[in-house]
Amino acid sequence: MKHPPKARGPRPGSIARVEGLSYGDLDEHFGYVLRRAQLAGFEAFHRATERLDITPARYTALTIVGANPGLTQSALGTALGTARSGAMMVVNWMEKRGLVERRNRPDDARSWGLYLTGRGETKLRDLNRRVRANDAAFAARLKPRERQTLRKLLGKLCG
Amino acid sequence: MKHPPKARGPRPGSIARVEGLSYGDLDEHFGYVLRRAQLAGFEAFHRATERLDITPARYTALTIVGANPGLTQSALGTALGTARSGAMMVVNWMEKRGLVERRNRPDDARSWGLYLTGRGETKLRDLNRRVRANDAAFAARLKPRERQTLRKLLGKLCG
DNA sequence: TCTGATTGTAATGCTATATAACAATACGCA
DNA sequence: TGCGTATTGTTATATAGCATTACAATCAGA
Repeated sequence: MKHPPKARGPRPGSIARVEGLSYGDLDEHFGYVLRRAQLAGFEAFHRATERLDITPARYTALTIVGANPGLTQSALGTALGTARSGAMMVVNWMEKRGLVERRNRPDDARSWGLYLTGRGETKLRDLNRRVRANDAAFAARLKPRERQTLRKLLGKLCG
Repeated sequence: MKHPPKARGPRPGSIARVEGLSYGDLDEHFGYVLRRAQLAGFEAFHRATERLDITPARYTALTIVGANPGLTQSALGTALGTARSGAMMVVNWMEKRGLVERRNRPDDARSWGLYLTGRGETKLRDLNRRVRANDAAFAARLKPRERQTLRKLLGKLCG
């Protein structure tokens, strides 16, 4: 599958608006509004995990391995939407810190089975706590009911 | 201001979910859900502008210049959230295609004033049409009322 | 058994960005 | 007025996060 263009991370920008500048009808476009919100989300995540050397992708990887013990690196790659080489780098990172271990698979000698270590589970729980707390702060502008609605609509949007 | 980490484009992944895989409680986190939605938005934008050599950032730049005639490159940079050098490259790109022109400013010889050319305005109108049409397709899963709600909540989220 | 596909890995390349340095110009203050 | 400092556009360089390619080992199917 051909991937969409680039547009990597916090590229199109920080979120802060420039006062006294007109943004045309950018706010009418879903893509733009979603992008802004997502960047705010990245910054929130960054604040929540400061100095922990974690990234959204790493956090996602940790979660998915935790939820699917014995997962293959390739499978992790497709779950993350990256090539196998990318998955390998994340796994290397996690293994180096003792969060994940690669075990041989009895049925297929080509691939590893990925498992969270005890340390990895602890780490994941800690991260979850932080992210959850930060989500609350991040979405503080919304009433509980609105947050629920927002999550529901976003879920519906990308099927 | 220190920028958050990297996390360029389609990092945490394409959108397609892997069947039979558990995603833990990723869906509870705003950051993740927003990211997924935003990636879907990127893909939609990509489809809407296929073969036009446009990117979200370029489209945003074009819009902002159009909405703020005489804008400075630095101002455009901060509006886009990039460094001046980044703004320059976008402007170079736009100028090369005759969409934007740099005019001298009477009050400040250091900076240019950016203006859409006639061609630029036409281009922008065309892009707007495409993006708007595609937004409709993109958000087709939502009822009109829901789209409106979503846009409102997202706007509220990043204030 | 032979052919083709899949897996992890390593080496390399690419792209969009930041960063740093520079010259020209503007601004503030004595 | 003059001088130090800040800002602007520009260029060159660095960097991060990927993809791409190539490879050997292994598996699966005819």
